[in-house]
Amino acid sequence: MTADGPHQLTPASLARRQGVALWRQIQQAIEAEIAGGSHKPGARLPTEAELSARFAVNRHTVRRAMEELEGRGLVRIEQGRGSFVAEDVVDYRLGPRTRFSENIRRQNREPNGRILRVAEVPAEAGLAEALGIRRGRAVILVERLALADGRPVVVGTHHFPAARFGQLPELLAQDPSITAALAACGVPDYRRKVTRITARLPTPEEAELLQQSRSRPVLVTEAVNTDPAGVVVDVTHARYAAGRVQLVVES
Amino acid sequence: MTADGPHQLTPASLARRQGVALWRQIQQAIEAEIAGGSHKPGARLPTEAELSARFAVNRHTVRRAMEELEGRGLVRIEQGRGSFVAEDVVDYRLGPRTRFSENIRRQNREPNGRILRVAEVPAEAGLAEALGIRRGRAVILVERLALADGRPVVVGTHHFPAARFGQLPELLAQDPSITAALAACGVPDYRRKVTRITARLPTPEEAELLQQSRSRPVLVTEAVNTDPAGVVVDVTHARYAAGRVQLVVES
DNA sequence: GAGCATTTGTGCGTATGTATG
DNA sequence: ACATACATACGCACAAATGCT
Repeated sequence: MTADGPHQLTPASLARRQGVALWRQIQQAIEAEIAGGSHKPGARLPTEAELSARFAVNRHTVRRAMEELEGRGLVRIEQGRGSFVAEDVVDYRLGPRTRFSENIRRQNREPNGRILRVAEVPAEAGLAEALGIRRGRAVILVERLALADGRPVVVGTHHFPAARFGQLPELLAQDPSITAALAACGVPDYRRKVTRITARLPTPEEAELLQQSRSRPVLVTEAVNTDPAGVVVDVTHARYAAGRVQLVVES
Repeated sequence: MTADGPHQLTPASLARRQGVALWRQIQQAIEAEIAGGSHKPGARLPTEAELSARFAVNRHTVRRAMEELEGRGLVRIEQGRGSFVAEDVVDYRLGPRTRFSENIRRQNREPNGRILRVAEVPAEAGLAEALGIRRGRAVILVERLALADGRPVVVGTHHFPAARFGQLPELLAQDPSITAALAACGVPDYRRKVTRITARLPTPEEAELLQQSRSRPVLVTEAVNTDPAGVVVDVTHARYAAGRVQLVVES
């Protein structure tokens, strides 16, 4: 038994045929090693082949364990590169005056935005009601990817009534800040009324945009913003990379 | 080609070797059928064997697709029984006066609680700081499963300073309501200060308690409650079944 | 309760595709 | 071009949970 590396904490001691799946025992072993500091945040983990040799199981079995760890947010798997221990998360404050840039700068990180898509579409039933317009009326749809220190944090889809915000597309083409564009449309301030929060696994597009694994959940929020007079300005559907943000609600 | 059931919408037309994984094409096909109403909420889906025959792929490939759908919250898979289309969700309001029972009753559902564990443990660093006590001081730990209409919704782990709430264990043994027990300890009212929200896949224990699949995310909240004088009453760590609740924040 | 069929869960072996460096 | 490492897919076998007889 000669130690040939730093990963020989448990050479091979799985309980077979005892009610606990092998992949789960492996997942627990690796999880314990991460928690115990054997693998530091950002560090590269052994390859699947190495792990399957170490635990004396098929590579599929190791993969099942790694997928679980990835979904739980402990590791990040990258095709062709390897698997890595997960790193830190950013706090994202939800409140009546939620603004992405302020929020990120408060964390001493550099905010950044990229408009992915701008389109004019007819309002379907639910959206029309939320916006207080008639069904089928034109809506400006803006899809935007927001980043902190260059890393994607959230994809937001905004819906503005076209009647009032028809100039938005041109404004956003010049400056990707939504707050600035709204100000130019005569809405210098707005407040968030309600936010609904759920979680689910991402669609492939979301995973791609957020540069996040498909097995890592996204936090999904549905929010309604109003102007000072109480008139609905927009309805936003945002998807946050759960591995990189933590939503903070203050009462 | 004789139709022998209601599931022959796409007999077998997958694009092999074209960049899109087979399991993903299958997932999309089933997702479209659910969205289109071919499979109604709660209805049983074809078995894996049937689907693998229909799409002319291996059962593993179908399973991969179904796991994705389960994680996305569209279906629910039960060993030995089959797979089912997912059903409705409950709104759960987060605010300064968050109370589980009120919250659930507002939705015309019957709230219910079950104390899983009560213990006295020493406070580790982070917890001690949040509670405003010294590290190592005794803390009453209460773990509780809360249900709506008999279905598990959230597992909460509460931490109270033992010095002030030493009688909690006995009180909870009689009535599982935490609000009532606190009132008996001289805290008739309390408010939630901050709530941190994240999402991740559940641990096996959480999945078991919430009667939820391991591939369905849980919404995780960390909250701090204070009494009217501003003194911290407890720190709560709650895990919500993302498939059954939606958190609602009002500003 | 025992026995059995059905259905999902786990695991192996193998082969090939695709991204990275 | 090449080696490495993760991703997809097939086929087989058996385990475990469920429901029915």
